[in-house]
Amino acid sequence: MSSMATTLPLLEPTGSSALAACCSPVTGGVVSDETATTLARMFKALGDPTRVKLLSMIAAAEDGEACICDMTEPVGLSQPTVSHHMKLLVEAGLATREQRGRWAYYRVVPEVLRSLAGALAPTAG
Amino acid sequence: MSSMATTLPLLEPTGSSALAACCSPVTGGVVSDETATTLARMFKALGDPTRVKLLSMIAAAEDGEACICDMTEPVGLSQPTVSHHMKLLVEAGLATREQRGRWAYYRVVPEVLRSLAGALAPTAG
DNA sequence: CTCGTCCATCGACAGATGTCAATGGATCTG
DNA sequence: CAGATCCATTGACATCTGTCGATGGACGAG
Repeated sequence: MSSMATTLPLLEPTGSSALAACCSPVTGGVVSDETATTLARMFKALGDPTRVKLLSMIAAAEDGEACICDMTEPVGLSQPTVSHHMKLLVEAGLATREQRGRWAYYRVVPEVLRSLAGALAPTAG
Repeated sequence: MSSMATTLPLLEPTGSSALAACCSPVTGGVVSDETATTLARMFKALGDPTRVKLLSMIAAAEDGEACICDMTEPVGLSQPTVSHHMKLLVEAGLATREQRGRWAYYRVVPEVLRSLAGALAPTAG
């Protein structure tokens, strides 16, 4: 119970699952196994260049959304592969999927990105 | 060249390599291939529960440092495995290693963590 | 109804990853 | 010097991961 960690407090899932901790940066002890697993799952989703690029493309898109057909060509990969990457991002909670007509529109989830950022740096500034 | 991305600007390696971009959050277009690769490499290092825990343990330690022998028991893995994980964290630039006598002391690199956080959220709050 | 478009799933496969036991190099202690 | 401790590297192995081509479902246009 020293007092204060130098950095990287990492968020604490105050409630139960997921990252409901956008505001309770624990500031102290070692992260729990459950939290480590949750964080790792999300970071792993970001651990591929293609997915980083996909996410940034969506965020930079006109209305903050994009369909698969808009992304295959820019990343230079097959449609199934892009679908696969997007599925991982959605499962990790970093993006959402909405089917509209023939198209599937994907969006980023800013709150989750912020929580993740908060887990890396106390106030990030 | 719309104007401004809704979120997730992701940092831009202003200079050449690594993340020298703690202050130029691009705010605009899609991240470059190089940047995506750089970011992904670091996120990938965080994409394992054990490494997240190791990092948080080091950050929470007395003097902000820890040796392998302090970490093997808490994470419940063999010494070679912990060494392996720490090597990955160091290679990713998230931690540093310093040999003192028989012990190897590891520390986190706050600036890198902050840059990474900044890549996820503009001002993180 | 029929055709074309958008997309997810399946099956396959090479390569990366996490883990361990065994080994050996450094470095303190006696 | 001899023994013990801390740690990295090696070799091995099962599993996960990224990628593709092929397939089929859902939807819109004619």
